[in-house]
Amino acid sequence: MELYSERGFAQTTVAEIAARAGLTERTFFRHFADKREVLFAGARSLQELLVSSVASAPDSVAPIDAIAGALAAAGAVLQERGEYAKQRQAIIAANTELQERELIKLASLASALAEALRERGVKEPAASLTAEAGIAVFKIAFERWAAETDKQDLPRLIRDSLEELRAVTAGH
Amino acid sequence: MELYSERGFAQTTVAEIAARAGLTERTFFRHFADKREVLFAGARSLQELLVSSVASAPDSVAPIDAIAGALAAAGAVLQERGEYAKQRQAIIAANTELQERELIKLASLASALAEALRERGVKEPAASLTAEAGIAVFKIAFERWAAETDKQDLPRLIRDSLEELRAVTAGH
DNA sequence: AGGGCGATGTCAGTTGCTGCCATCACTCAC
DNA sequence: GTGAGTGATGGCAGCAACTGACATCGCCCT
Repeated sequence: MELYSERGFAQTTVAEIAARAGLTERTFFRHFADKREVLFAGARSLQELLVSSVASAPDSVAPIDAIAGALAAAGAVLQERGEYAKQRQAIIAANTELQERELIKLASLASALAEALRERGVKEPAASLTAEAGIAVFKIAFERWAAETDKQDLPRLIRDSLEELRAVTAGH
Repeated sequence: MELYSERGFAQTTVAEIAARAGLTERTFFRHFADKREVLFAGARSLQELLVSSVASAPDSVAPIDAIAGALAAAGAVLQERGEYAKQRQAIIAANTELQERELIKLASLASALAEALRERGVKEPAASLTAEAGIAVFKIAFERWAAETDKQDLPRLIRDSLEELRAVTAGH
């Protein structure tokens, strides 16, 4: 992260990263599948949080609200690491390859959420659509949160965005 | 496409592609930014179709329906090239890097659609949310269409998926 | 003491991609 | 028609991201 922030992702070489960490380039690739993956190491724990949050929601909660609750919980976690999350986002925003990686991580999250919904008995077109819609809401809320300098509440932004989506899909 | 289908994307070298095309490797990279971009050469024209479709919708049409109409039109075009579109999709589905590229192309489409909505006077959280929701609907409809062996109507699938999204966001 | 075992180092090799310069065909003004 | 541009291509050298194979080292366990 230091190197990526200082001179940019593309201008940072794996050899430099390894050197600063006191390791070999070869060792770097044993810990991270590729150069980008460094910034997404925490994705798995976030996914587990989301999935378990959906799974533990009461049966009475509608699918979309189970997703919204999980996303709000994840948002709260990200907000705690506010400084780090925003710096990370700035790095990603500055590089196309990193954006690609982030998008596929989000798609993977959507798949996991859809699977969690299926285990709640949600049928198939609905499960994927709900999950994808949730991720879309999260993306936009997170963008706004990361862009704003004043401290907005991320879970609140997420819930507001979902309301906006409801209004918008209803045909306005 | 021939080479990617025969031996897979990762196992195909740019030198091989260039050789089959009767060109030099160097020349290949003058036509395509990288090895993946070959499969996404048509993305620009699709984006233009979508944007102009949204722009030309009557003012009385709700934003979400303008998006849905554009997506259905794009779906009709893809359906004409059914054979090609499905083969292409199979190649992409078999390789992670290609999925990343596809996702960022879809994100770019969403941005363009959001911009088109803004020009119709839609305000900002709504424009992006509508566009992203539309892309989500399109993604899922297209997946189903490409997976099914029997001939389903893609524009129809898109509209049905939107209805499903409406039901699902409403809280069911 | 010795025998696994996991993490690391070393090295060579492939491949994607880029910069630089030369060549060649083609056009267009003069 | 001649020469100056212009655009597409080839050739070449080089960097950096990865990968595979093998050696080494520290550590635990018997």
